[in-house]
Amino acid sequence: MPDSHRPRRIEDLPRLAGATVAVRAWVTTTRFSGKIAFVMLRDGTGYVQVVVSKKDVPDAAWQACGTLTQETSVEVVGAVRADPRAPGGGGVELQASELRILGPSHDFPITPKEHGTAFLFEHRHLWLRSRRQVAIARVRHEVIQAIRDFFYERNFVLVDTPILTGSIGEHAGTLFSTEYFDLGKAYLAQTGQLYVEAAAAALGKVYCFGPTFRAEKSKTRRHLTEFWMVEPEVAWNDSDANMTLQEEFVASIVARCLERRKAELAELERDTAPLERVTPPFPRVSYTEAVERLEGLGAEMAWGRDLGGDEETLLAKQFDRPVMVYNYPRGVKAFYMKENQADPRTVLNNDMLAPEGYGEIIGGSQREDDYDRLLARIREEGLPEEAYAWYLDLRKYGTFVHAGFGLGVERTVAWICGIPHIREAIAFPRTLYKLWP
RNA sequence: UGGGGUGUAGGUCAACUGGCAGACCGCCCGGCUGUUAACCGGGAAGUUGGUGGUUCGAAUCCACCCGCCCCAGCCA
Repeated sequence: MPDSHRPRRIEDLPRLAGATVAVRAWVTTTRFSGKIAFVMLRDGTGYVQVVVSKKDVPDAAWQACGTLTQETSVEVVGAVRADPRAPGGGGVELQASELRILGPSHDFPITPKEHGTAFLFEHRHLWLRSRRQVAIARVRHEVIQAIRDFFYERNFVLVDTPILTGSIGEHAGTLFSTEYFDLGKAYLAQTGQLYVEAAAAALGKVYCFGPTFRAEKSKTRRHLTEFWMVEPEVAWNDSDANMTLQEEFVASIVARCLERRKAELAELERDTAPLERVTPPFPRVSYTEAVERLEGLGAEMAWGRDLGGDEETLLAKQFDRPVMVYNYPRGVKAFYMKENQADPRTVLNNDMLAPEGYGEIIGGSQREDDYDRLLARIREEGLPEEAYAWYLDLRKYGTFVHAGFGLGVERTVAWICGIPHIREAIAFPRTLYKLWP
């Protein structure tokens, strides 16, 4: 095969105008007009229209062209030509000189018209090929790369925490379990936080990033049973420094997507104006202030109760960028959060609420670093003391002020993309009723 | 774990008070040398989620079962 016929990616075609190239790709749509055919191709890197004129191609190629259906895979050889009539991006199209079917495709289930979400998720493995899903996947990829770059540039060390574990993060009722040889039950991790605290004493600034599992029977647009979470943990950071890290972190992720995924956000018809405003500092509201504000807005509040979804949305609507709510009542938060010396009814934690009704994307806190107080909290919650022996050790051998948080990747992607349901933010979502494909 | 919905052609949906199973899109065949959700002509396509019941007659009414969706709670 001559060099000019080396297969090219569609994304490279705009700068190859005038050249003759080969492209391997999938057919999305075809239109015929007698002796001329228009075939739209996609290869994951972009879209290009192929123009096939009967007089310009061998008979076999013209006949093959007549049998093209949605998602047929083909190899096309043709001249790259700039043409104002070319649809899609790039401004170029291919004038075919040869066309060959590589893999036929009959009755592709997902047609260019309307479908319900149930049907689409039954065919998730094929739905991934659609323009919209490709755009979401690329934004997700950018979010993840932005996360890794943010921590790399700040000299954080990535520490991978175990997915199978014998100890327990928060509430035993929400864990998936499996048999683990002769050692009894193992649990799928629902957080890497406890481990990353140990690593912070070794490395100073660390984070873990992996899948996490919650056996909650949640059925909302904001929940998955398996999702990805990034959890930084920093030695010597207090709750205040923790919040500053969070706002810089989230702002950098959003800025990165705006800078490098404009085309994808446009494909998703995302209004980017609200995203442009996501710059530090973010508003910070104490839980107690939040309760007062919500009462002023007509909500029925009682100090000591957690904020519900509606209340979070109502509160988030008061601001034009993510808002951080800090120092919640002790009773509604986890045992490892540090008691607030200034008001012992509360703990030194915070949530970050995304704008536009997307809700909680971050939960974080300063950790209890006092051995006796942590032990008392473990007992108070009725947790198995022996399972937390190693965790208590961290307070026994040179205890240290430290804080960290967890950011939900799918919630963040859903917010940045402006998609209504979190399950589109991951290739193969796992929910209460969806274990396949 | 509660509350509310929904299930009819491959898809999205219609079908009056219980009275012949329909439309559009897609698909298949034919036509058209610049289509952009193309257009024009023709065609195929159904155990109305399942089981039982009421009735002369059930997509429609009743009971049970199954699948799915939305909301709340839990949280990222």
